[in-house]
Amino acid sequence: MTQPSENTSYKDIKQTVLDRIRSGEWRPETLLPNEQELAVEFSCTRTTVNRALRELADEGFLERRRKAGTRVLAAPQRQARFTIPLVRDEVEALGGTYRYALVSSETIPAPEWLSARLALKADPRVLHVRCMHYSGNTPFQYEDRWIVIESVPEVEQADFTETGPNDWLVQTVPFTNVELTFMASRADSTVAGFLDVPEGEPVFTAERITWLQGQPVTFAKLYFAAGYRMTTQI
Amino acid sequence: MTQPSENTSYKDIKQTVLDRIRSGEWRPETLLPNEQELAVEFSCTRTTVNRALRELADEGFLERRRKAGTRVLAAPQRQARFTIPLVRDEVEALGGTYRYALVSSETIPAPEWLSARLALKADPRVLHVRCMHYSGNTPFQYEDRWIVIESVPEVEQADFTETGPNDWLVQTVPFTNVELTFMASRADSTVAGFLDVPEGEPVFTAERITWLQGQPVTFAKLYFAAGYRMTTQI
DNA sequence: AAAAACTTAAAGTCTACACAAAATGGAAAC
DNA sequence: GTTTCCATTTTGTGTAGACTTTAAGTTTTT
Repeated sequence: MTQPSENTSYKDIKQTVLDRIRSGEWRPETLLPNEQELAVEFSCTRTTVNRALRELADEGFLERRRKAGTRVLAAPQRQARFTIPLVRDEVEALGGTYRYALVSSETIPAPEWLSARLALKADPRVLHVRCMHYSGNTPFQYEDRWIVIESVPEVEQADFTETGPNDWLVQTVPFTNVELTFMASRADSTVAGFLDVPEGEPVFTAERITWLQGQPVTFAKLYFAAGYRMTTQI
Repeated sequence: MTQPSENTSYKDIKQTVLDRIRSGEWRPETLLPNEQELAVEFSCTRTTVNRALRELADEGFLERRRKAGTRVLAAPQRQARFTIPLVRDEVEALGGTYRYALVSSETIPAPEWLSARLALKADPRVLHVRCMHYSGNTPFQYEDRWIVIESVPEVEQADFTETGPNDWLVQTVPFTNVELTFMASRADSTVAGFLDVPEGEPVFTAERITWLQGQPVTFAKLYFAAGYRMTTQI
């Protein structure tokens, strides 16, 4: 239907392919022409077509299999990308003034549930840090964090009175694997107190487990202020 | 430090670069050698190095600027990718048997809040559909959805007694833009009834607004069963 | 100084071609 | 009929080289 005529760049091809999917010309399950044919149609090399289709597949629009070809995916395979911001950036992006406060910091043996959760052998010592993040004078996030001392020995010398453990970890531990979980939880008396909401209030909560090369580094539970919404465009 | 010697593939290069970031050899802010130099080091072409670094930049590890070069990003820029599954797939992945039930379906003028939310002009008619998704006999998700009839006229003929509106929309509307929001909300009496939880219980909730070429198509509010957790690895 | 103009380094993209790897669909063997 | 095997198609990835675009730095001009 559409006559592309002079589209050379891989971006043009991506756009045209997306347009054809949008317009319904290529519906889900449709098998696309192969790269060679598209290269002729767009008068460019197969390399360029390949890049366009590869990226569209990465973005979840197409499915590609050798020999089987490229087909349009039914929409729901699509992925949401959330950028996980630093609390400070998030507060400032919302127009607030970021403020940090340490609540407590103590070294303890890892509680049983934590050992289970992080698959810790024996019960190593952990640093339990609790702190608050404010937007102006409004509570924004209550952070309850455990750091495995064995994995980051330097943490015993760290000072969390001025900057939060997350900032410190980001600086100190260069690269990590992360498991991130979101849920709705009920504010217990502690959380309710810190976030200044009634006890029992629903609280958007994130759990974040971080590993460094397979070694568990830290478990953080982040309780967001009432009304927090996490939004993304797909 | 590391001597790669025979790494030709772009995947090997990605891996090596990640290893160097992990090991701390290349810390945040470090300027990497330019593509030409890396090509020599890895004894491959610049094209291959380019692909490796480009992908690492896409994935949020590196920042690239023409003339300025490539540098390691401080960790937190990283992105979480969630694959948003169809309810049925999600239930089945958890080992349950998916069951669907229509609760109600009626055509009404768009309520004020919905018009505002979707930026609807005038107050067009909308189809208000409520339905339940079960895992076996356990409530899994309560769905409260509004579909703008003007945008998808065929919806008036659709039958939602057997399959849910989401399945129907995915089949019918080929391509969409989506805004997805997650939050913790409090179960009101309706939601509590359907999900079989006490009133006031925290409920993990998603709002999903879908557009087709700028035209609002549907607003869905999805209430998940108690204890629902959304998890991803980064 | 400050602003404008120029140079040039680095990434961005394309061409053209080659060979590799996967997996489908059919042919052959059972 | 069923299974095994194989040819062929299609995507995946690499090489080599060219030209383009951006923007950092430098120099020149105001």
